[in-house]
Formats: sequence, structure tokens, C-alpha cells
Amino acid sequence: MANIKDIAKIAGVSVTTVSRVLNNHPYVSKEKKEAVLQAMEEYNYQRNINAVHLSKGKTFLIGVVIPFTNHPYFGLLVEGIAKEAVKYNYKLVLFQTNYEVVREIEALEMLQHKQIDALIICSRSCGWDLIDEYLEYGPIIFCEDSRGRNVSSTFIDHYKCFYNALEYLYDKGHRKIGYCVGRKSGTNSRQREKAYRDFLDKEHLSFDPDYIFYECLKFEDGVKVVQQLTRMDNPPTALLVTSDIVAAGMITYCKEKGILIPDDLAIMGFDNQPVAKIMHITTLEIPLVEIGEKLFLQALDSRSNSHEEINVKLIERQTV
Amino acid sequence: MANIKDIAKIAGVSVTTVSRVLNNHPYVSKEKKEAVLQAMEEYNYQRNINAVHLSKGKTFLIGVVIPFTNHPYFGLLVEGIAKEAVKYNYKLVLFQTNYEVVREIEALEMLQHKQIDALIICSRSCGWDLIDEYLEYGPIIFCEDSRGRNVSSTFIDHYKCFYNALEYLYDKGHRKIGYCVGRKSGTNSRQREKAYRDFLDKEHLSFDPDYIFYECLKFEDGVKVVQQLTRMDNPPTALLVTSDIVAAGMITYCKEKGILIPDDLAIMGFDNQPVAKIMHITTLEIPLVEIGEKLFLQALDSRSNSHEEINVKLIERQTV
DNA sequence: GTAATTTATGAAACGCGTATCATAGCAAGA
DNA sequence: TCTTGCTATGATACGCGTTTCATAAATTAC
Repeated sequence: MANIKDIAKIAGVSVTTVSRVLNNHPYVSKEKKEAVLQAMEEYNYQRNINAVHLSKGKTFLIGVVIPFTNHPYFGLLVEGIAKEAVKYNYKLVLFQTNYEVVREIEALEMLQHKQIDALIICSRSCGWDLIDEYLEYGPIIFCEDSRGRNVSSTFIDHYKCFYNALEYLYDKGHRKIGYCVGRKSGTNSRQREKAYRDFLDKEHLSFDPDYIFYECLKFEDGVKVVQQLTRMDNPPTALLVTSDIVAAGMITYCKEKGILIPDDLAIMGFDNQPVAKIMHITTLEIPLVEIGEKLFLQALDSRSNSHEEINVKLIERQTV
Repeated sequence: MANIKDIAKIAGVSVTTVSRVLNNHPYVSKEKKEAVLQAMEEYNYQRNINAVHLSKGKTFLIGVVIPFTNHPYFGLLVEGIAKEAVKYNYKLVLFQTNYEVVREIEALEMLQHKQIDALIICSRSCGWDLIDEYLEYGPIIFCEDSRGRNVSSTFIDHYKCFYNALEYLYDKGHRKIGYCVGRKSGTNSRQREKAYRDFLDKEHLSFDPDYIFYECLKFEDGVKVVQQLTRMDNPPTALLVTSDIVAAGMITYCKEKGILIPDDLAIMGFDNQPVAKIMHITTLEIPLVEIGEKLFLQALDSRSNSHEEINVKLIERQTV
């Protein structure tokens, strides 16, 4: 396979001139440019991108850390990142971590080794101490409130969101309110728990650990939650469900079991996924695609750190 | 940032020796190895992976082309690929194409430019003529029957599957059978249509184009299909639905509308996703994770082409 | 005891495109 | 006419790790 040197020789020019042609540098005469292009054509020249990367010190790859690819929340987030990446001619390397720290480290190491130019962490298991070790190697962007840290982030204020949603349910008359989240630990979950406890305190409601449901990620997890509810002596009358698809599972199963929504159980979903519209789920619209886009742009801007808070919108439908 | 030359100088050895230490080559004395390691430690040496890539001519990246990331079918497929990739220390570059040919070309070009070592195409829009242009640059692996072509593949015989499934429904007494697929064109859809038509011919049943539903990918698409059914004068009594999640949508909506399953409408799903179990969907189990694993291994083996057919298993539950 | 291996080490070439610097011709402005 | 400044081109260094080849010393083999 021909390289730039071969092309230069064949076209009777220097490698510099060939490089100029490759990069559309203006200072190349028409004749030489022609000759170079023809030589490239003739020998089916392919620029070795690894040499470019070595020379330029960047790869036009951006790493994206997500726990699951087949989850609508992360699906939309990635969609947003990808949308913007295309514009800037960047490609994405997806790291599906299943919340395993070793996988997160793999991603961080790729940043360290300059195999990716930046890393977007949409959700993580590892601690900040680990992150800090890798900050020197390139930009790391977060989809969680990381104000006060030396990184960029685009985030939802989950504390505020949750608090407002709880107040909304309270105003609708609910006093036994529970919630479902994806996992127990994690920044977002902690913020939500804090909001939940603060809210309970304010309204002088008692805290019941059984009102919190973890590991709610998929349609079938919603079914499981309802199954648990039916076994409870004093089940909640309303639930905040942090994924519409889980809410959809709950509603489906409730219908099967004759549990009336919202009368027996009020459900507020999150994300405003398409399924929410179809199933008339009252939900908090989170502009995930937009968040993804912003995350990407922050990843590109390696010099300055910024923090963007994104607002959510309540979509009132028929499940509360 | 220190490079291999600096480390060599500091440790008082040649770059070759440093390289040997980096690659665990046996012929390095204990003392020199120590010295090198210490120098690396002290200067926080990071091997420039792009230089390695340039030198080795490979990147340990494998491209994966999928139309959608947030779809359970492709989610599981990618899971299988990723599972195997980890073992071999490869990373994946995911190309979400939305079935746009330009995106597929992007992936092919990354192969051409040696930015990825191989490309796995799980589903495509482009034609074989385009693929053929890129075959010379590296292995391209397919998740569709591509026997007779100069590539590797792991696939389901969708013709056989569909035909068998149709016979199963026929044996259950159904004479008005329709089906739902993801998209109209595409290798799999064509195979299925052929099976459908051949089956109708064999059983002397007439072909009704309204019995075929396209663009069925998500939960909400299932809802739409049922809505269409209710508007039909002579709707099918049984449907093959090529995704459990779509079947789940159909069943959910049927329940809402009082359509009895399987009496009014029999539904056979595909994939045996978790949702199929929960909703008691009769389905064809497709071992997607296993297929993903095999695809990856084929991608690694660049010299020989192979074709593996994967068998499916009927899981009888309550929707047929 | 000499030949054949094995161990240990380094110089230099290689993979390949980009960036800097130097050079030279030519045109516009003073 | 002389100075700038732009156009055009190439030599060379650079980014950096791997690999080949050569050499020397230390073992093992016969």
C-alpha cells in the first residue's frame, strides 16, 4: 500500500506538498495538486490515520461511559452526544460498564493513553478520588452536578426536581408517597433520597424504607414493584418512578391486577419517553438529547470548565 | 510528558530495552528492568498508544454498526460482542446508523483508514456493492446470512424460522395470519416475506398486503398496530411479531381495549426478551448474546471466512 | 575444549503524516 | 528602486514505540 512518500515521488513533488493537498492547504499550484491527486487515485492511496493521530496528538474519538446501552434513558443521551459528534467529525467509543468500576477504569485508561480525546461519563460507580487521578490526561465531562469540581458538567438538579414532584403529589392529596430509582448508590439517587427525606421532614411524614424501590430500570422491573406493593400491608398511594418504561411496566401490570390508576396508585414517570405519551403517563420531561449535545460540546472545549443546569418540565397526563 | 527516549536516558539503557520492559520481553536483566520501571514510575511515563498503533498497524478497536442502540435486540447483540471483546482486550466503536447509508459509510471509512481493525455490521441499509469496495481494507462481519460471499457471518435462518412459526400458527387453527417487522427492506425482512408468501402458496391462502406491518420496533409501535387492526374489516387472527417489546405493546393495548389474547388475537413474539417471560408471551428464543460473541470471534479471525447458523427455540407460553 | 545455543543489549530503520523553517519568485506599495 | 508581503515548494525534524539486525557475553552441549 502506497504511503505519502511514494505518492510524492510519483507525483514529482515533496511529501510536504502531498500533505498540503491532503489538508487543502491553499499554497499548492494547480498543476502539482492535479499530479498529486492523480497519483493518489492511481495507487489507491489511503492516508494512515494512526500516523495522523500520532502526529497531531489527537484521535477525534470521544469516549462515552454508560452503564447500559439498551436503556431508553442512556439511549437518548447517547443520541444527543452522537448528533453533535457528527457535526464536528468526531466518533464515539461507547463503554458499557454495567456499573462495574473496572470498566470505568478501562475508559479512564483510554483517556490516559490518548486513545480518546475526552471522556463523557453519563453515570458512574467509581469515586471522585479515582476520577481525580485521570483529570490531568484530558477533559472528563459529567452528567451530574459536579459544581465545585475541576470538571465540566451538564446536569439536572435532581434534588429540586424530586422535591417539586413530591410537593405535586402532596398537593394532589397523597400522604403515602414512595419512589423507584435505578440503583441505591449514585449521585442522583443520593440527591433524591435527600430531597425525599427533607420533604418528609417538612410535611411531618414518617419515613418508611419499604417505600423506596431500587433496581428499577426496565419494563419488567415495574411489574416486580407492583407485585411487591400487593404484598404490603400499607402500600404507598403514589410513586415517583424515575423511568417511564418502568412506569409503563407498573401500569400494565396494575391493569392486569385491577389496580386503578391513579385512584389506587398514582404514578409519576420520568423522561417523557414515547411510551409515556402512548400510555398517558404523567411525567417529568427531561431533555436528554439536548443534554447529550451539551455534554459533547463541553468535551470539545478542553480549556475551560463549565456547568450547565438543565430544567425539566412537568407533563400532566392521566396517571396522577 | 516523558517519552520512551527520556525513560531510556534516565534509566541508562537503550529505548529497545525500555520497549522490552513495556512488552514483557524476557531478555532483560533484573537490574535494568528495575531501573526502567523506577524511571517510569518517577516520571509518570505514559506510553503513547497512537505510536503503538502506528507501529503495529492495528488499533485494538472493532467497529459495530447498529441501527439503534436503544433497542433490546441490538442491545443484547452488542452485549454479546462486548463480552467477548473484553476477553481479548479489544474496545468497541459503536456506529448508530438509524439505517442511514452515510453513517454506514463512515464506519466503512474508519475501517479503510485503519482506525478500526474490523467491522461488525449487525444490520445495514447499504448494498453489497458498497460493502465490496471496502472488503480489501479489513474483515467485515455480518449478522445475516451471507453465505456465498467473501465475508464471515453468524446468522439466523429467518426463512426457516418464519416458515416454522407460520406452520405452528396454522396448526393452532389460524388461517388469517399476519406479521410485523422492523422495516420493509433489509435481508431479514425479504427472507421473511418470501417464507410468508411460500407458506401462503403451500396452504392455498390468499395474500393480503394489509396483513403485513412495518416499522415495528418499539413498545408504542405495537400499540399502533393494534389500533390499525381495530379499524380493519377482516383483521388477522394471529400475528408474528419480530420483537417481544412490540408484542408487549400490542398485548398491553389489547387488554385496554378488551381484545382477548390468544382468542381474538394470537401473538408470537421474537427474541425471548425478559418482558416476554413477564407477560407470558409465546416467543422464539434467539440467543442474541451468543450470536454477538460469535460475531466478535469472527472479526478477530481476519484470515478465514466462516458462516455460522444459529438455531432458535420456540418458547410456548400464553399468547398463542 | 570447541561448537552451538541462549541471554542480554543497543543502534538504527521503520511505520507515516504534520509542522517548522528556509528559500525563492513575484507582485504591490513607498 | 527598494521594501514588504504573499505565493509556492521542499528539506528536515518531530511525534514515539516496535522490530530487525548486529554484537557480545554467558551457558550448555558434545
